[in-house]
Amino acid sequence: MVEFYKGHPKHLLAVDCVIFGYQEEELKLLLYPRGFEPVKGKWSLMGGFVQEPESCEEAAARVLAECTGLENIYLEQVSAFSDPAREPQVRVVSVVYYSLIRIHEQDQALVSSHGAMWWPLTRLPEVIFDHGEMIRKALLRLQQKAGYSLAGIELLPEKFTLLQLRKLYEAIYQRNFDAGNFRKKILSLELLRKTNEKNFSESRKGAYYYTVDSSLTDVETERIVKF
Amino acid sequence: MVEFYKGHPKHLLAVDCVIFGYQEEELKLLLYPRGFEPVKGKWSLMGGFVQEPESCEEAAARVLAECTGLENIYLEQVSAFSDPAREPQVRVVSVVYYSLIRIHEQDQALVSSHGAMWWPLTRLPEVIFDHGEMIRKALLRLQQKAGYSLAGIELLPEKFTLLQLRKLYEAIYQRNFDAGNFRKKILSLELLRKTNEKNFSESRKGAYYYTVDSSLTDVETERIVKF
DNA sequence: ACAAAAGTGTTTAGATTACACCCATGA
DNA sequence: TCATGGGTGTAATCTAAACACTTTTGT
Repeated sequence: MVEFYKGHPKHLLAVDCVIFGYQEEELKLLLYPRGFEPVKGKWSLMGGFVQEPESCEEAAARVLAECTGLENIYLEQVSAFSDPAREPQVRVVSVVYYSLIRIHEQDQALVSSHGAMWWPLTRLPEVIFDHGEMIRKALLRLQQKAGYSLAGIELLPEKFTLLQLRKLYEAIYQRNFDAGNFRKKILSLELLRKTNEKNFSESRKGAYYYTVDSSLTDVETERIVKF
Repeated sequence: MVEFYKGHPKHLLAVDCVIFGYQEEELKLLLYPRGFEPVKGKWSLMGGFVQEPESCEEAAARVLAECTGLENIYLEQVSAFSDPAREPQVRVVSVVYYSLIRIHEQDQALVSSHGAMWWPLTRLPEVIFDHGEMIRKALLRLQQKAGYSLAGIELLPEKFTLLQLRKLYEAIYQRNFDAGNFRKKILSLELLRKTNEKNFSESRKGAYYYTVDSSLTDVETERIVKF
């Protein structure tokens, strides 16, 4: 090792994942019963230690694959949590990510084998350590991001109706939007492409399915949307 | 140590500080010539290793105090950088903060003793490793924050004119604002208190000094401002 | 016929923008 | 008196928000 780097302390480095899903018009979080002491059995974010040859983001993706069976999941760094006293007895610095997954795509058996459960955001159980704060910050970030992009779209199927999109935004922001105004605002962004297919399961009249216009770059999809 | 934590790799953990200042109507960055190999002598953000009993934020505050002589500096976490290859030869995970300081309050002798220099944001030298990316992200964060709060105010003296505030915002956003509209918008937030004192050095007529109304809480100072 | 969502249109209130204009004063 | 910033006012434009209304169709 290079001279200067010697003599500095090394730290346990972890990632914790705030895993968002969307089901039954509710935003949900995937939590796990902690498998070891201390506070074994209490509800916790899914986490893991960062290995020598991987970045935090890679570690988060690995953890997500291990517990949901999904690859290429939308991931966004929230913050590093580094209070020396954030866990009792041992010092672990944790980098928190939030991820958006489609619940119906998860590996059901794998998820249950960990004892994991989806909890509605509005009725979360008590969680360990500073995980409550992590969740709070992650939700804020998701809300911010959804305010100037279609970030939340990763929670919906490929094709979705404007009703489904509005209900998603209502779940993310925990408030209601006027149906007419929402439609006009979203469509004015010209980020969605109308398909020829209709969904008849949620209305008599039937609503067209839309998809994200994939011809647009990320930059373009980040046009300002204020909610 | 608790059983479960054994056997996981430990990492060198550093903080790097993007130090913003404001001088001569320009946003500036404090950079240091790196004092050791590799890339000794090249321009770098000021950084340091996180010690055993301190959080990353405390480490950043310590580093800032060591190199500018200032305590209680405004600090905000930007992101963790953890690509295993971000530094050659050795793996260091770095948590980046940005800070806002009043250049005239710095310990001049201390700063020069490190060989540090203030660089205009628009004319930065080449910097080492991923520090360019760190700077880019930090500026974006500062711009975002200044958009819904008076964040940047920490770069100005206690008392400032609306001209000075506008020039600051122009430096942060790298664009111009209409003088009349800027004044009306800022004052409509009711976050500033007019003093009885006038500054005559920048105009014939003289402009009143303003201060941040300290009776307001942080929450209140974060009223939406869109720029 | 009715309920419920789809989809469109209208009206109002506020905010943003560009820009005109007077004031004060040192050079 | 002229240039410069201080400070105020106004009209044009854009956006958000509230809400009325028509369409469609299974029950």
